[in-house]
Amino acid sequence: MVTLAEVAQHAGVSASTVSYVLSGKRSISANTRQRVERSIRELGYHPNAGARALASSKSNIIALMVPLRTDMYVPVMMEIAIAVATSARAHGYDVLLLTGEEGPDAVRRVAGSGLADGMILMDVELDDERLPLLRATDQPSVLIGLPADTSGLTCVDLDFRATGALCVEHLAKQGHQDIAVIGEAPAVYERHTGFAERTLDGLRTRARELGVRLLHRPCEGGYDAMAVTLARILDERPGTSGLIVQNESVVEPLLALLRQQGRAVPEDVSVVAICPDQVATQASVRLTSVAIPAQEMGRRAVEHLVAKLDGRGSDEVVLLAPELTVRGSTGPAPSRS
Amino acid sequence: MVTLAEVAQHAGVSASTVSYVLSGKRSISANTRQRVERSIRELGYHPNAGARALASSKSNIIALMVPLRTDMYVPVMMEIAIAVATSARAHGYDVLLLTGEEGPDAVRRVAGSGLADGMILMDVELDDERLPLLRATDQPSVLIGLPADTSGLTCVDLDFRATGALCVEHLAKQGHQDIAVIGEAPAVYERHTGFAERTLDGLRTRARELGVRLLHRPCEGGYDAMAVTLARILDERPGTSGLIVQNESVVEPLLALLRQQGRAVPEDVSVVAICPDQVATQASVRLTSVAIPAQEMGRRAVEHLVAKLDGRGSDEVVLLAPELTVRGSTGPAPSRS
DNA sequence: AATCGTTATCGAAGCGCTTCGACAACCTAT
DNA sequence: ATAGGTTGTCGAAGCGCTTCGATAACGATT
Repeated sequence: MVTLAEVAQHAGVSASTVSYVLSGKRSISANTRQRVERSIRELGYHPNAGARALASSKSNIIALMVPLRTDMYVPVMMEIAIAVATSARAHGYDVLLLTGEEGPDAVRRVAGSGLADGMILMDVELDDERLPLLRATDQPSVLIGLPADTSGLTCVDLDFRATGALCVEHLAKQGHQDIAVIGEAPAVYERHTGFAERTLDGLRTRARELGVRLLHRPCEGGYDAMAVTLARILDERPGTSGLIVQNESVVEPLLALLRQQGRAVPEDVSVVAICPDQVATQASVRLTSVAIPAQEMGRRAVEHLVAKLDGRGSDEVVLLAPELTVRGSTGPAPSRS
Repeated sequence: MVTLAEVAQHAGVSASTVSYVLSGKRSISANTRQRVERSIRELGYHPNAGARALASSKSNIIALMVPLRTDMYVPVMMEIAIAVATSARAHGYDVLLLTGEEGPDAVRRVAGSGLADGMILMDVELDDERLPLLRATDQPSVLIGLPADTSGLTCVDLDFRATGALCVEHLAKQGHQDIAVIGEAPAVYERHTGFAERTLDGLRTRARELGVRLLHRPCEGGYDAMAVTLARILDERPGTSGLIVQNESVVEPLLALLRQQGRAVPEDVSVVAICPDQVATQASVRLTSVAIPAQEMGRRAVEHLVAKLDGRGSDEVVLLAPELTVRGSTGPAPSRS
């Protein structure tokens, strides 16, 4: 393994000079710089990460805590994770992957050992047990998701309240009076995951304001659960003409069921999905949808964290504005007979 | 930040003694050990990762390279990644998440900087450009997937050849004579991803041996692509009564299309899927399937890597035996009229 | 009583890097 | 010409840990 000292010797300069060439923290003559850079290339030098971390008390690593649970829509998680890894690299950081498994201890371990300079937490719950620790250790961090109390924290998330409102608005504008919401699995609500509750809040508030009737039903993933849920909805509110789906794993089953029952989309029923664009465009009907901007969320989280690590940036709640894309699954409400 | 020296002072021993308590590399009297452990607890000491890595030239980190591409089925990737992270922790390692983006350079960087002690590569292509480097740097590593030349490498993968054979066998045994394979997206084959080609090989070989006709068609994800592909298949081989699907994103569209065309599963058409169990059980028809053992693959990869890092273990190709679970989507071939 | 082997502990060196202060060498202004 | 500033380089200290002798204390062995 090539060391700084070897590079220095090869280039005929002192070790500190090489270090300054690398970091750019002091001015170096063009001549020297070139000699050093040449030696680095010729010897194939890579700074030793451990030594660097020890001397500078900076690891250049960002920890990313992903949930262990898989009742969430996994591709979104993955997309965020990859976006985080990619943007982190662009800022000179590597990413350490932590699973929720360790729970709050992971925060303690990472903060205590200097393994990472900061952390990004995904799938934050309203009353997340990791938050007190985060505040106590004042570990630089960014949350993806919104807890109940955001004081002293930086959070990035889609504005789910606005998302809910947007969906209702779109349907109401088309004349739909009876709207049903097919939500996440009951467990998601029971766990008080912020995004689900905020969506619901946005949906209900706007529905009340616009005077449309709204029925919300959680739904497990899979075809059978969807069949049961849909039957219940149509039983309870036969006049339902607008559906809002916030559970990706149920989108295709829903469309299949509607087709099977002879309900045409969008002639008889309009469907709005809250899901990644890929799901919306690949479904058997092009779905009008509000996208979940996974990449954007990952990128923004990294940017805010890096800003904090650089001493810039402050606590802040960043809510990304939802965008509704009209595709083929929504249209005017059928005239009541 | 608490240091070893502070713990030593607090416990009234030397720094090296504390170190030996931590590592267990020399015998320590019960009395001293307890005093030290108590001090560690009271002070909330966490060894500094950088210093440890520098002194011991071991980072206790495993690098995991995940593909950047997302034309593969993402949940499987995620499941493997999480399994890797979880088992790594169980062995005292953390996981560094690298995206394919950097390509071969990542191997050089990680090997050169001592950032990680070893690496796990996912989504290995038949002629992967990272392999020469891996061999050259003799970086301890494990591949998930099988390249063309496995000499000097440790690989873990599902035995896709056997998987293909198993699917054909199952259908042939039920009397199906004309079988069609709905494969991954064309890009996957063009990239010479090992698993796709090996599956195909297994399918074809066994089909020849059993004397059944086999038609293979790649298929992009999504409903429309599936519709086109299915139409072509039925046009070319109207007698097709068995379908084998190796592209998870097309499973539900396929079932919807069959339903729509009045072809009953499994009465008219039998369907075997190669997919995670979750997909098979959540589909609108319980699918007979060969599972992709994502967790198992991640776990085994870590175990082999850790064995290598401990100086045990050797180069080896581990092929996990496929298991076919019969559910409701396969049955006897309809009698030819 | 002298010797040997254990067992438990300590001190010091060193891992490869960053960073601070020092110091030449040079370039301005007076 | 001289004081004062820049600019470019070096040496040394030190980051927190591991690890290698060395040593002291103590039984067990002759």
